[in-house]
Amino acid sequence: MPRNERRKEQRPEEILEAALEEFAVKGYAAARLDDVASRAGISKGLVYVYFKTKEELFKAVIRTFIIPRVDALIAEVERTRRSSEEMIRGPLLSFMKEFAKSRRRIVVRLLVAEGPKHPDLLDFYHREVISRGMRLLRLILARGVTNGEFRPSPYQEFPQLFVAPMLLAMIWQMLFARHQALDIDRYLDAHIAIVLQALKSGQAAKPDAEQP
Amino acid sequence: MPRNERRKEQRPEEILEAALEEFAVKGYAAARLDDVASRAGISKGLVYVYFKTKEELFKAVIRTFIIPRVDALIAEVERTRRSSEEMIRGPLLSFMKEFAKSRRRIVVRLLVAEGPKHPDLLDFYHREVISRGMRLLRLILARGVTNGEFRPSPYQEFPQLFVAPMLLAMIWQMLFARHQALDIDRYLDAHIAIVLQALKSGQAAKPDAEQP
Amino acid sequence: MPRNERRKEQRPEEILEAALEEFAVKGYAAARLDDVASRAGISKGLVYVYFKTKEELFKAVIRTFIIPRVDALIAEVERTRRSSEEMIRGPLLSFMKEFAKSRRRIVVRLLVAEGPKHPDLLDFYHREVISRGMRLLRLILARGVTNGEFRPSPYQEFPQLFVAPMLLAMIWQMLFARHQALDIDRYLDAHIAIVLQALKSGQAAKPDAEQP
Amino acid sequence: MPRNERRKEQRPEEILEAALEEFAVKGYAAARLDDVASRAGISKGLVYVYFKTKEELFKAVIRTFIIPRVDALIAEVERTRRSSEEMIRGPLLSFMKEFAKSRRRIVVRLLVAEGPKHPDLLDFYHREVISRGMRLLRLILARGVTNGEFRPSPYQEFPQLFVAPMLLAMIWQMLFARHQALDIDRYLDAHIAIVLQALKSGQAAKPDAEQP
DNA sequence: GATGAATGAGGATTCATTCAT
DNA sequence: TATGAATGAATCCTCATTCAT
Repeated sequence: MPRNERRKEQRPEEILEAALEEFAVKGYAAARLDDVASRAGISKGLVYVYFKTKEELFKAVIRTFIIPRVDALIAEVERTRRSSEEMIRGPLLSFMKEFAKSRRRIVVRLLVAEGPKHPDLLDFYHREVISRGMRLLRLILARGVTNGEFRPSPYQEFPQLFVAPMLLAMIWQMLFARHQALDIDRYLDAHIAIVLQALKSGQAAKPDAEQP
Repeated sequence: MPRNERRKEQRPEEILEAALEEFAVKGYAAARLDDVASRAGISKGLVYVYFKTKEELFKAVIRTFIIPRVDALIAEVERTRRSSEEMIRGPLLSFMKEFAKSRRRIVVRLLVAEGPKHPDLLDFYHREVISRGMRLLRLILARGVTNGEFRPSPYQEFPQLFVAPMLLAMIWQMLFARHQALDIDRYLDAHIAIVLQALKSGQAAKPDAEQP
Repeated sequence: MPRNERRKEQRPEEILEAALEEFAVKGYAAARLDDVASRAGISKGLVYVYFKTKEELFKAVIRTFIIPRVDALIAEVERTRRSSEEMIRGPLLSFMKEFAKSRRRIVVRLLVAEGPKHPDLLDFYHREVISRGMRLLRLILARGVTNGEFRPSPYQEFPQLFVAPMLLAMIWQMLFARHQALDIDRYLDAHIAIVLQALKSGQAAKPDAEQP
Repeated sequence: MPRNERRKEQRPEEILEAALEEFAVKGYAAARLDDVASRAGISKGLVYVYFKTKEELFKAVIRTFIIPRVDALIAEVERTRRSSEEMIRGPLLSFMKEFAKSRRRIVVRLLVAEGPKHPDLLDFYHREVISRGMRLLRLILARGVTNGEFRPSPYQEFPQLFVAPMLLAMIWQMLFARHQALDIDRYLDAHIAIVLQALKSGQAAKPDAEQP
């Protein structure tokens, strides 16, 4: 395989990496393709060989960096045979910690910023990440209930409550790390402790119920 | 007071309203001052009489819409003499519900999107909103502990856990309402139920401790 | 005469003064009527009561500040009965020294800068200043020859040679005073000495003639 | 070398030529980059590839057109071995005639008009043109004195007297050619005749001295 | 006479995109 | 495949001018 061919295969990846950095720093509109190109060590024209427009490139960035990690999480959860609590304390917590600290969290910021102008991106993201993630969470919780590990809880109806602290952590670090850094590991540990307590005592599931 | 004078006083407000809408729909970079002006029913040039640059206008938007509501919340909490639980179930929950559904939640999206390019905005927002909000939360929690209402909990160290679901709800509605609307009232009720259970049982405070 | 009326009469003058300063500092295009107005201590709108457009104001500036001084010079020369040499050593040299150092020299810069875009200004200036000045010079020189004071000289055909050093001095001071100030008095004294020598020896009149 | 490359090298020159014409006709502020571009036969955007801003372009114009001619003059004077009088009657007079009639005289007008707003341009011009020109003149005059060709004269202290007529001629032609054209050749011949007479008789050097 | 709010034409500048080489 | 010169649409911003008060 000649060198050119090899480059040809690596190019898109290199460009996406460069684009991620540029979009991260400047935002979609302010990022310049010229800068993406220099960062990737190529000429502006070559970007257009691989991505038809700036918008396409942006969408590719959004699509590329999260999916594999979500796939891996799902695969891991499906592969292993452990109690639901172990799933939560293990792969899920790790995923949340890792994602909240990873460079890829930028994608979340970009999505928040630009999503409303790119409905197809939102469709894609909801389909490929959000609903699959929620399905996974519901599955684990439901299994936990079936197992007798957990009681029914609002987390089943609102899995968003489970991930909200991760979302906040990401945004916090991107905006306010400078003012007041968040110790993400301890923060998420605390969150998971609360979650598990709620799942196991189960009383929280009935907001209107009397507290004994 | 001649009509002109009266207008002069109302203009900034009207322009800020129009700008909020435009920034909300298009984002900072893609919003056109021309459109802000038409939306406000004035000419392009007049915007510049009140706001020196597009950036100034943007910053004013960010500064204007949240502060009064936070002030009101703090005032309300300080004014009333109720138990900490009542504070949480009352003013705090109302605030969260209202903010998550309000048009002003757009400001959060704008801040996430553009914050990193405007450090002074982040400084301002952290100073005027974030740290005041966190102080308020810590105060209520600490009082609750002093009262004997609550046990010590991770919420004292990480008040972010308290507001994370509100943040997620806002973002969710702005991005995915179309795909799967979130029933914010029930969702936040469920959150608060979990929080209060954790505050009252107190066990969640020790993530590493054995659960009996 | 009520105060308003008095103001009415002084306004144009005050505005012209302010405009001269602004045009001097910024040039025609970059001078802002707003600044002219504030400098004159009035509102922008009022400028338009006295001067129909910015261009009219500019032309009025050009017309206003030089003419009276030229008139005075001519009157002085015509009034007094002195030898031509005394005229030159006296009123003419004084005029050149004074003008070269005066604030009004700015008008020359403005004329050089903007003249070509305002042909009527050039017509006016040529008619009212240039040709009258040249006529005056030629008169003095011719009288000197008639008197026997002077021999015929190129200054009669080219009175520009007489004033060129004044022009250079003005421009020099406006551009290069900071780098290397010119001692205008001594410089013009030297010039006049050369002129008078040439006028009196007269040989310079014939550039092609042998120098004895 | 592909056609594009060749263009790349010629472009700046072509743009500068076009800009000189536009600035000459309109002045700095009123010249439109769009017109510069059309005049150069290119698109507006391309001007910005070669010159960062309008101001940079302007400065480049000022810097470009005079220096080479001054360099050539200095080189010529230094190269040739002739008497000082021959220098003056030859290269210097030619330079003055040529410059006063050349299209490049526009640069002087632009400098007078815009100089005060661009101090770095004035620095540049003073350094590269004015002081080098004055040094050259002083050198020639001093040599002439050393040779016994000339007597000491005010031209040594004030070389400006030597060039003033050229400056006037340029400005005259740019402003008043239409009203009354100046025969520059004869005018400068006459000037040089006066200068040489003064240099050779030397009496003019002492303005205060008795005239015999 | 005097103010200053309001207008909108005009022009500098940027940058995604194209295409000849 | 790869380059980078060239284009021109898009938009911020300025400021002369108008006019209701």
